Order: sequence, then C-alpha cells, then structure tokens
Amino acid sequence: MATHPEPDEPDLGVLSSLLLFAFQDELFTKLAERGFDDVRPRHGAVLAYLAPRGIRATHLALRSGQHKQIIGTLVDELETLGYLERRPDPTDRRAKLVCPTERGLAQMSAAREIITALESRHAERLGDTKYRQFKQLFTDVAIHQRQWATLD
Amino acid sequence: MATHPEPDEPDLGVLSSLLLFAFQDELFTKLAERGFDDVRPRHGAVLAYLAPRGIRATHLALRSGQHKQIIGTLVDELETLGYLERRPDPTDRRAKLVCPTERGLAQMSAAREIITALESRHAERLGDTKYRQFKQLFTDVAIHQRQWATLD
DNA sequence: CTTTGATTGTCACGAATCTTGACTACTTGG
DNA sequence: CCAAGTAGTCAAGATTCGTGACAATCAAAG
Repeated sequence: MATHPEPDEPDLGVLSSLLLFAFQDELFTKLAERGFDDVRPRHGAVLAYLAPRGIRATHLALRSGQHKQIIGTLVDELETLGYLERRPDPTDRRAKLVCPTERGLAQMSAAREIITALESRHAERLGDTKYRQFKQLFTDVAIHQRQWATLD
Repeated sequence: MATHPEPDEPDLGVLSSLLLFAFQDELFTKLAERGFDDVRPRHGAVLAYLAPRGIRATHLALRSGQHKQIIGTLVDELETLGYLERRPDPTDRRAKLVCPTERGLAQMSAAREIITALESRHAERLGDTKYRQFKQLFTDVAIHQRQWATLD
C-alpha cells in the first residue's frame, strides 16, 4: 500500500474511511450471500440502529447523523422490501414507530453474526485483551469527536 | 451494522461512520474558516492522498477506493479551483501526474495543522501512550479489514 | 518489427444520493 | 385557549456515484 518512501502516518479520517468502506464491503457482500441482496450500505443508517421494539424516525436521524428526510426515504424502501413497518406511537400521535418485521429481525440476526465473525478475526489476531482495549478507545474517541459536531 | 442485544456496544461500522463524519465536519468547517471554503469532504479522496511531487490518478483511485472516473471529476474541480494541476508523466505518456499548486500546498499544510490539533485533543485526554497505542491498533485493523475487499 | 493484451485517463449517460425549504398534524407549557 | 416547538412528509434542485465505452500508450511475446 505504501509505495512512497516516506510513509506518512495515516490520520484519523483516512483510517475511518478505510475501515468503514472495507467493513461495509464485507458485511453487505455476505448479507447478499445469505439472501439479503436487496439492502445496500445506505440502508445501514436505519438497520444499524433499529430496535426490535421499534424506534422513532427522529431518533434514527439523530443516531445516524442523517437528515430526517433521508431516514424517511430509507424507511419507505425498507418497508417496501418487507424489512420493517410503521406503527403509530401510542404515546404520541404525531410519531410513528419503525418496527422490524420477521424478515427484518432475520436480517438483524444475520448481520450480527457476520459482524461478530468479522470482529473475532481481529480479536484473534491482536489478542482478546488488546482488541477489547482498542474498541473501548475507539468508542471514546468517536463519541468525543462527535461532540464537536452540531447535529440538529 | 446491527445493534447488539444486551450490551448495546456499537460495532466497528457504527464507530467508523460516527468518527468519519464527525472528523470531516470539524476538518472542513475549520478549513472554511481559514479561507478554503470551496473544498468539500468529497474532495478529501484526492487531497488526503496528494503528494507534493505529484501522484497518478490511478494511484489516487486505488488509495482512496474510488473509481477512476470519480477521481477524474474531482481532479477537474480541484484544478478549476486552483488547488492542483495535471502534468505529463515523464515516464509514461499515457499517464498524467496530479501536482498541487501553491494554493494546494497551503491547503495541505492547513489541513495537517487542523488534524494535528484535533488528534492532540484526543491524545491529551487519553494520554499520549494510550493514544499512540490506539492509532497503531486502528491502523492494523483498518489495513487487515481492507484486505477483504477486492478493488478494481 | 509486429501483434496481442493490458493499462491510463476521459467522455457520456443514467441512477442513486443528499440538501433545502416548506407544510400539516400534533404536543407542550403558560 | 394560545404560542412555540416537535414529528413526519412532500417536492424540487443539486450533488455524487455507477456503468459502459473509447483512444492513446505501454509491455511482452513472437
């Protein structure tokens, strides 16, 4: 990869995008192999934060950092594909709860398996203790960096 | 990218996207404050891997993981904006070297300063040793995860 | 030297994706 | 009741990406 004599140490942004795209590549390829070939990385903004008991679109927007309009179209697509459905929120008649269907739950389960296997590879290579340490530091850095941004 | 049932520990994909977007947010906001308000995160695929002595478009595509057509349009825009210029590659008449101009070098310098300050914040919070350790592990994970992907 | 196959960069077109503003329905607090 | 804020949607425009094709050049084999 480093073809230049002076291998500049990659910064946090380069590392993040590298890891994100490679992660998505493996995840969605393997999801497709398992029959979930109609979801794309874009849908991850919803699927990654979906809760079995349902979650509000606004909450999804906050968690994923996407605009609520984008969440709306993603939910539209995933609803058409049969992964989830909208139900009225009993506690707020403005809101609707985004709930996974049977297929949605199956996808979540498959995704979790794939991700667990993926992370286990790294954990085995680095050692369990080191990997756990890494994830803890990663979480800390991500959360603190996020505080810089002003999300609506 | 699925949520874990019990510990609700964010996975590698969630963490990567969280960090990437927050990182880009701070970097490009501060670049704009310094006068570089005509570059967007999209251009990072070129600017992040630009070398003072020039680099080929194909190499940029490989490093950034983007298609060469995308690199082409990005280089077009950055050339129009005065950040870089195309020069013929002396060693290969098919190829062209993408070289930064004065403004391009100034941007690279500013970006490096901003990123250094950004990372120093995390290093101060976590301690220098821990942060260095984190980046080393991050680099290792990103590189190994990338080996999964097949880029054209 | 010539042929064959691979590589470099570009053009063009359609698809996918994001941004912005505005709007209705509903909730909250005074 | 009334004003202000929130949840979700519609619509239009801009941005960004994916795909196939192409001429020019290189590299290797014959």
